[in-house]
Amino acid sequence: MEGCAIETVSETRTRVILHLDMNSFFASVEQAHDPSLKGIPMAVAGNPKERRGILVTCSYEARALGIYATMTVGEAKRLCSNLVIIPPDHEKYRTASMAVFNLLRSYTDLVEPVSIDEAFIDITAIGGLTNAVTIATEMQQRILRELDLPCSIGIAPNKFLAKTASDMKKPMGITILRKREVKSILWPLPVIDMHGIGKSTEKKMHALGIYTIGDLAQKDELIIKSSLGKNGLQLHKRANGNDYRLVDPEAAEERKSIGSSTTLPIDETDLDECLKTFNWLAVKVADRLNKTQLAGTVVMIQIRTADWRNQTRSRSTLNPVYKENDIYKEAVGLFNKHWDGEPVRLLGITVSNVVPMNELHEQLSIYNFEKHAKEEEIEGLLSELEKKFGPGSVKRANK
DNA sequence: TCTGGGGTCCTAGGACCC
DNA sequence: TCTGGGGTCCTAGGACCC
Repeated sequence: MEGCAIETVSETRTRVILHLDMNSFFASVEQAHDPSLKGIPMAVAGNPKERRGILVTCSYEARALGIYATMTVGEAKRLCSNLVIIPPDHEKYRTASMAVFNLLRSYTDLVEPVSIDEAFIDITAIGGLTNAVTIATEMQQRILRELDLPCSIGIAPNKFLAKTASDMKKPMGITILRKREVKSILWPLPVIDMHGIGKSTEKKMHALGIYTIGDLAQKDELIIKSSLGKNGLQLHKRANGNDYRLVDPEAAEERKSIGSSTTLPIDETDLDECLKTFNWLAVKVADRLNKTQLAGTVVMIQIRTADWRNQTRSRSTLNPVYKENDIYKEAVGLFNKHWDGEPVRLLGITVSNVVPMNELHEQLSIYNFEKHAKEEEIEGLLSELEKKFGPGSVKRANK
């Protein structure tokens, strides 16, 4: 969200923002690690036999043949029978990503990673507009030389325009987008080309008679607000080239949730198979919570049915959870309560509302200790009663 | 185009409290 | 008393992005 205080502060001065976007990142990292993959059609993709057969990304040589990300492996192979498929290795990509961000930080601290392969950099203080192209070119060349990875860079007075600019020339592009060019360059484009507008918003905009970015920019704000809410107003501002968000190096630091999901080999109706899946999903999530030293107070499951409907069910827990067993129990509890036996395509577990473990460890252990002691005490009383009145005489409430 | 897996943010209704 | 209004938390779903 764009806080008002932030907007007024940044409005007082024109900034120079870069947006750096790595080109077909996963594929490029694979090519950097194995030069024999260079210059050929190749793609990073899951295993088609496990129903995960879509391309995550592909090389420019593959794109030249009409192949693109999200295409199924089967279809891609039909277009190019000798397409080389590499399974994804996220650890490798994270390492490469960190190397890129570290290189950027050698220029300034004002580096904000947006995703694994994207960052904003505020270079106002280290060169401004006059040196922007020189700085961007040097960054791009160094990333290519030192890390063997291609990228595109956009240069603009704000984040939205920088992001738009970096998209305009790929691979290895450097594009400047000035505010005064918004009318001539952005306005003729269809609204769907705007970052933040997808199929659904496009449809709503068409209903309002908005087809181009220019239409959006010139539309009455009240009409936009009534149909598209807060989000619509923000898009309206950006269509006019206005965006006062600051580059915030800490923005991506705090993760809100950690989750894992998987598409099952077949549309599943067997409870045991679902439980088995939840078990290893819980193991995966617990493992990642442990690695990042996080714990969360909301456990959410996702059920995607065979007809592609998505359901989520969640529950807040008394204490932050991070152990495999606790996560599994919550997830299965939710599943048992809500699953009606419909064939299941995908299952997922997400733990959210996460906080660093060291921030809660003491109160957590004291809290748990007290809760545990209380439960022990109650259980003790109940089993005494049971002894007195015989087995089955005491009914315990479901938790 | 028969469609993976990781996320974030926003909205909206209901419960509950003051 | 049959009737207010504000605030916050919880849950579910949707839109979007990489």
